[in-house]
Amino acid sequence: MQSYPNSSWKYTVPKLSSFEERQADMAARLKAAGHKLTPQRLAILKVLAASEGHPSAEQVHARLQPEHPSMSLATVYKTIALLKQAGEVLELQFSDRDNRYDGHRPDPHPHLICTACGAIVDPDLPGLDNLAEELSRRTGFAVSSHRLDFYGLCPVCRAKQS
Amino acid sequence: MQSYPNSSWKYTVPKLSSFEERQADMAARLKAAGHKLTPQRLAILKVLAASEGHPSAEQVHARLQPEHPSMSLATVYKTIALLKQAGEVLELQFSDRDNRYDGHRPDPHPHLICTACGAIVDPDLPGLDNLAEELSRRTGFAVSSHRLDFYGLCPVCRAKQS
DNA sequence: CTATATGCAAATCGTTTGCACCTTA
DNA sequence: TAAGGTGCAAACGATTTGCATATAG
Repeated sequence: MQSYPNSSWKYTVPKLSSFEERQADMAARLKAAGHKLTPQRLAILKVLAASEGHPSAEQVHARLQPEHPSMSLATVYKTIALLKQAGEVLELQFSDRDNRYDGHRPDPHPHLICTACGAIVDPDLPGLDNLAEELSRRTGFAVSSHRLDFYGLCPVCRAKQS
Repeated sequence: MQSYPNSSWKYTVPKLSSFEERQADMAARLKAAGHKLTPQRLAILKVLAASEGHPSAEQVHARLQPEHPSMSLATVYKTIALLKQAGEVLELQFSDRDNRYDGHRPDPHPHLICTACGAIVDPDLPGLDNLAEELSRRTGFAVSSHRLDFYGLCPVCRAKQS
């Protein structure tokens, strides 16, 4: 459960594994794929497992500065690349700003994106996978994933505007 | 109407204005916004009005080489920027490849994207705007647009794989 | 004529890569 | 100790920008 300041809006995320469980899962997956578990990687996994605010690579890096002052941004990108290969992180690509990452829910799911402040949240909106199946049947495409973003002003930025 | 080679798949796009009408609309919009209608711009509008294959800026440029050998890629980007401002072109952003543009249907609508060859088509899939409205009501976001992409292998690339 | 557009080349910026030095297992 | 990881700096590539010249209205 999570809520916006200055707003009565609340939304729930489906009951999923805890952050700790997610981090452990991701670590196990990397190890299984033959990768080493360094302190840097574990720290990056921890941030991505929480994915609070759907951070960019730079935000992950910034968040770890206190604990790991010498960690380089390249290491963050390299770790994210491994996780992408393993299907353990969802990447939201943008061409006009940093990509954003969700390691807590790596399966495709809808996002609400504030066009003013860049906030990204997970709304509760079930029943989309059916759409993908239907499309596969109708079009001959072998649909394997999807992306659904809604763009608009979040309650906070809405208030600021008026 | 349009179809893939080596495939019985067909899809239809909603009945819309013809390419010529779209081009004229876009030109009128630019003029109304105080911009000049140069031969380069008109040529770019023509390609975007058709939007066959949802071209990238580079593809638009390449397609116009024969007629306008001296046209620069920067001019294509600048014209697209004007059209984006005017809401006359839909931009599909990607961070790992060129952005793609649709000037024929500038309103948000679903896309089917082949992860192998990059083909982009418009499937017929009505009833999504309701979703956006519902989300607005539920979340407090002022949802103004959306993006829905389905990723998979198109029939042609599917055949090549097996 | 004058504001605006074009074309070129340089700048931007997120991301990736090469490589010498470290670390995990 | 060997395979793989880290950090740095340079390279990349799509897009944007500055500016001198050209052109639409």
